[in-house]
Amino acid sequence: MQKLREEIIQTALELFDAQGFHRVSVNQIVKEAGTSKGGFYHHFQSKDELLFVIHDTFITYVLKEAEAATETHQSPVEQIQEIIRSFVHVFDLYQSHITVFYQESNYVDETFEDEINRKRDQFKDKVIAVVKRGQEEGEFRHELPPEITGMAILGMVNWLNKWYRREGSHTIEEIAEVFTDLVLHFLLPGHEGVSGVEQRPPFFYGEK
Amino acid sequence: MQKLREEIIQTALELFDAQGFHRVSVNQIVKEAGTSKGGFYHHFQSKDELLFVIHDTFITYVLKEAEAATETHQSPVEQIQEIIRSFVHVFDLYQSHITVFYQESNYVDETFEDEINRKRDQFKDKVIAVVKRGQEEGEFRHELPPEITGMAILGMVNWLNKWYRREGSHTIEEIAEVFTDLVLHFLLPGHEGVSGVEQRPPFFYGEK
DNA sequence: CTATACAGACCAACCAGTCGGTCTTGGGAG
DNA sequence: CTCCCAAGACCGACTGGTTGGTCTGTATAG
Repeated sequence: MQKLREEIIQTALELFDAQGFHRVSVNQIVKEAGTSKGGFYHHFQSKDELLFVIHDTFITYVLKEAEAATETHQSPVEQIQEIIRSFVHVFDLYQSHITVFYQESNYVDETFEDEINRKRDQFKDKVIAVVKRGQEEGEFRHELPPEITGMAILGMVNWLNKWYRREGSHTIEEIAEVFTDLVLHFLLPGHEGVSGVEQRPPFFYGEK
Repeated sequence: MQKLREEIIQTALELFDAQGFHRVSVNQIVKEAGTSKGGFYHHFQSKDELLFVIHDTFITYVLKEAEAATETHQSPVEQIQEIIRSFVHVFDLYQSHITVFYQESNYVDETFEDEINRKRDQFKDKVIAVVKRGQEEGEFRHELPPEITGMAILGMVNWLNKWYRREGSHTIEEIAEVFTDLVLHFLLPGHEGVSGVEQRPPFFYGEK
């Protein structure tokens, strides 16, 4: 029976979301979930494993979405649009997971750390790869360093977890629209004028 | 004498940075700092107050920098450039403060919460205000919602705390350059072509 | 009948904070 | 310049409470 397991995860999610992992005790969780210490430790090795499971469900989902986005779309422009769109929407779907994920990721036990980091890096690399490919195919501005640009995109979206609230004055769709607009504005060359000749000489960041 | 107080803060900073606030005990701090419980509680009301002090030093500095930036520069373009530049550099100067700030901000005691949030909001509002003013003066694209745009900028920079390392392959100056470039690219209108007539009809996000 | 699912009393470890006491310092009286 | 003493600086053994986790035992399903 996996029913209690799910119940525990849901309860823990709500409690962690509201009070933070460290302020919630196992006793609190089992009481709220209507079970006991025995029930808890029958399904989880430790409180740390529970934290890991929460992290893993979330990051696995995000990664799968990103993979789907790059498979169903061909051009880098469409791919980055779709990645941002689906990623932004995650912040509406997985509110509690997100809070816990961003708040407590540094406290994930060493035992599980690697798996989480692996998936997180895969996601990061995917974004950077799309930027790179866009540059190679001549669609994106070639003078941008892909890593910094990729991390800028990730930061922009990731930061949502600090300010986006479902009851807030901006819908998730609106935010997704603006974000893709912003990103495409700095990725696509837009200053070449009519002649096709660049108004500024090619410029590479970090030149000495 | 404030020497021990400073010593405690520095030691705590290093320990919190490496292990996280919740994994470091007061005993560890005082042992490492070469003092005692008595010494600690002579200078701080509680472990929570120490966390507050760390937060406050950092956010106060950032806020002061942003205020200086808007005072010494006139045009919104220069202001946003300077805010980003100085803010990005903070991530090089205050590494440990930053880690602790972003990792543990949710655990700051209620007593001190308000003060931190007040300053954090002031900073946020300052960025949004610059965007708004830039739009009013006709320099920035008027179809962007200032809040979302401002938060995008903040997220981009704030996310640095997750990936920027002094030993990394990008210098802080390079990152600052790229970030200001990205931001100006999505803030400034760049698609009007030569005639001055917009190629796309004006478009407002969130239109029903 | 047996293996899985769950119950809950129990424990050892730890931790933030206290408190009575000692040391140091600096300034005023002689 | 010296003595004194008070107040601030610091010490460290101690405590009350909490926490994650264990263990023995029971119920239930197949």
